[in-house]
Amino acid sequence: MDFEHADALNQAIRLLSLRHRARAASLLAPLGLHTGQEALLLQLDRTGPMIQAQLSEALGCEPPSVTLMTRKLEAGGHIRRTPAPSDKRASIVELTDSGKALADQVKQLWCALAEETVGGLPAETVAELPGILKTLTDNVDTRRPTTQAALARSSAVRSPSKAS
Amino acid sequence: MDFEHADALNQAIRLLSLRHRARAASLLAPLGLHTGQEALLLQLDRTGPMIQAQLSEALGCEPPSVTLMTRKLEAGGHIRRTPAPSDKRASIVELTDSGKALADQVKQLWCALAEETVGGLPAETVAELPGILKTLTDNVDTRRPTTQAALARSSAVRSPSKAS
DNA sequence: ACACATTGGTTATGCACATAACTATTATGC
DNA sequence: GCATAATAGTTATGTGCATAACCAATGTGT
Repeated sequence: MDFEHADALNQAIRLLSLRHRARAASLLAPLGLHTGQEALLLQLDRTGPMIQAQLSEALGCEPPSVTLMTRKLEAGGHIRRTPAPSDKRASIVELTDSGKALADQVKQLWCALAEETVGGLPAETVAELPGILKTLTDNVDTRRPTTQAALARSSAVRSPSKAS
Repeated sequence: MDFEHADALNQAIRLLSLRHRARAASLLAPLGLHTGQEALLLQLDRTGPMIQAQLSEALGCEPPSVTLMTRKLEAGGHIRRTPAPSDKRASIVELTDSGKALADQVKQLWCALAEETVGGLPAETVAELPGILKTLTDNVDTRRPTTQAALARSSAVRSPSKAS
């Protein structure tokens, strides 16, 4: 791939990151949330109580980041951290009632943001977009085991003619 | 759009941002660069000397960010800042020889990263990816005038005009 | 039983990003 | 001319993210 195309792609990803994050920030600010915190709330809403190590894995960020984010959300009264009875090292993180209510509000915003984001794109493209983005993510993911495994068990990607 | 799809999309964008940035960081680290700095070097390489306000616009980040990044790159000897003769407020930023050499190395990495990123995707998808990502970006861009332009060229992949 | 690696979590520190408040210069009103 | 707005840049501060170093609890070998 020549530099022109490579640059166009890398720059497009970089700018999308910046702008999508900025837009999310402006939507979340009225709720008193910063970007990243919404992901934690939504994760707990999806799966119920988790320990921080699981959150770190699910959110795709490192344990120290989870420590700080949970601390702030706890200070805001949106989550609760209780020591795990079976493992004294771990602390169980769960949503408070306030956190659940907040998560519901975030869900609303999230739908609006998604619609705004894909505005003007054909439905067909919108449908395959999450799968494409996931492929890109797995391709550059240094946290997960290998890229091949991800492709193999990914139901959203429909191009199995790849086995280099 | 229901929450399931919205969440899949927003989360995909969030994770792509994190992983692509992390991968870029691991590639740039050997050069002594942090992510974001490479964008500044490439921009100067593309367009020649610029003042910081222009860099801020081109990079899509705010003036204070440019101040800090230029300061660090200047400390590293990769760029030079000279006061503009015509406007005593502005300072002209340009690549040093060291910076030019570094930009060339970044270009190599950038090609490798782009290829790695789109691995396993059909060429057709790869071709229209930059255009799609740009549309997404424009849709959520709060810096630029409006999102009307994005709607107009909904299916357009190539964007010859810089839309400045 | 006990040394040792592994795991869960925190603290310290650094970077890119943001906004808000500020200075210094330039442009524009009258 | 001179007051005022607009612009270029910096400083202060706060956030999410990262890595490195560290502590405490749990597992595992022999």
